[in-house]
Amino acid sequence: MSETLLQDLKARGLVAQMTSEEELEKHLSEGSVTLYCGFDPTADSLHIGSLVPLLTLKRFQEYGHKPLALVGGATGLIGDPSFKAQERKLNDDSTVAGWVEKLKKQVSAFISFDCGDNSAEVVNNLDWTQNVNILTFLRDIGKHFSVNQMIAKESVKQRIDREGAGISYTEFTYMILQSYDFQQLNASHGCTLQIGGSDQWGNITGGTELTRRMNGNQVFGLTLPLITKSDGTKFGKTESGTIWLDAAKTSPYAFYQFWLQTADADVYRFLKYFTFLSVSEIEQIEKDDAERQGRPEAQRVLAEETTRLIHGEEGLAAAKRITEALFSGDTSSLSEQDYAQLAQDGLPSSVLDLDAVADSPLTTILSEAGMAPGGKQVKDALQRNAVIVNGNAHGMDDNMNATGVFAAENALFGKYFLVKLGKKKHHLFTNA
RNA sequence: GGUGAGGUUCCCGAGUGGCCAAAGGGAUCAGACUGUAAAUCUGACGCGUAAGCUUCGGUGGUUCGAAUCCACCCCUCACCA
Repeated sequence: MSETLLQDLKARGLVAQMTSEEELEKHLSEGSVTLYCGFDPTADSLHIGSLVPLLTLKRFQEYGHKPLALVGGATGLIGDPSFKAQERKLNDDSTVAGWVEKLKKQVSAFISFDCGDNSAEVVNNLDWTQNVNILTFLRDIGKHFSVNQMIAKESVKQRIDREGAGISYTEFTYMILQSYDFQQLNASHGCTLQIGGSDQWGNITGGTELTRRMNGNQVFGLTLPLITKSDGTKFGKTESGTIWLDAAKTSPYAFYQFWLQTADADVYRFLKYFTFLSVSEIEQIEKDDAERQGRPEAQRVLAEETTRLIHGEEGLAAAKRITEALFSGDTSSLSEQDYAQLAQDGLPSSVLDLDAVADSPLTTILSEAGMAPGGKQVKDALQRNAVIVNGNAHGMDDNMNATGVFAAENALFGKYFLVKLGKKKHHLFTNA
């Protein structure tokens, strides 16, 4: 590769801030660097908000550097106050410990543990913090921090300056804990670089300073940009909630659909952030899309690349199979086996016991199946004839007619009902 | 410990005795238009097919009637000590 890693990252727009660019560039060129990025357990799975840092670790590894994925068994117990408007509730330690185990597995999927000298490692900061004595902490670590500097950090400013906000000592200490992580990893693993989201800048620089003071070593920090959408809404959320990396929480199909629905204004930027396609390849795609009128290819490429990264070839194949079937408009081409496969591939599905629900209105049946959060929305769709069962549109008239709608003679292959609510929500009912 | 400000439906935020299931904005959902896009327009947005039912930190109370008044409690925040 003629281009350096930093040049590539910058071309992708993946660098928000870094400590002394020239020195970091030089440091990275001098051989394999050990770097780390922390992931705090705040839920039982990572979501796509963590994707950029994870992929960046992988990018570093591809350039021969050694990534450490740090799972915040300790910091997760405290809660990062950075740019958070208010104090957060503490999670109890057994919960956090359970999440730590899940996150370990997830982060492991991205980086290689079997590539020689720069094989990745997963570390847990609970290992080096849980037995630190409070007096040791205050005298050996705390002494290096100036409260004046800490309160001046942009990341906690709004909590300190703003009326109606506040910050507990617990959360205020978070920065010290994270700084300590960097110092410890520098001592134990020779780690010299920390990466993280741009909200982590304050915590990262805290770590570089602590390492310099305690270990006498110069270490570096680099932050990644916050992913924004052109329409100003929050990235990574949809009507059905957060997009998780765990296939059990967000199916490969739903994941694929999420990316497919990326706005034009964002898609080329996202290709640079979330795929390993080279910048020039991405520019070519953009050019081709511009020349060809109509639907751009970029969304499809983005969805394929990301789904493959997270869920593998199989997950991608499943996602595409469902997408083909549902959006081609031609479900008649599907065989009986195809229907059985759809449910397995992650198309939302459920078993319908017509005897049990014969008296229920469709609003109840469909909302309980998870097609809509409440009956009201099903009702709204019914009033607009936007509920399609095996190709037949239904309106309010059929609301109390579950028996007729789901009559055995209408079932495909004697047992399948493919229900479509609106343009994008599909659900497969199987006759009991 | 003292003083002050607060806790409203997913979020922000109006509402200070009946006209309040509760303004407005955001987010979200559906329809039209489209490219499973954006923008725009329309409708929905506590629960319920409906009749109706349950909400405004909690518990009691005043009242024909309370998100609104009173008492106590819980929680958050700010300032002071």
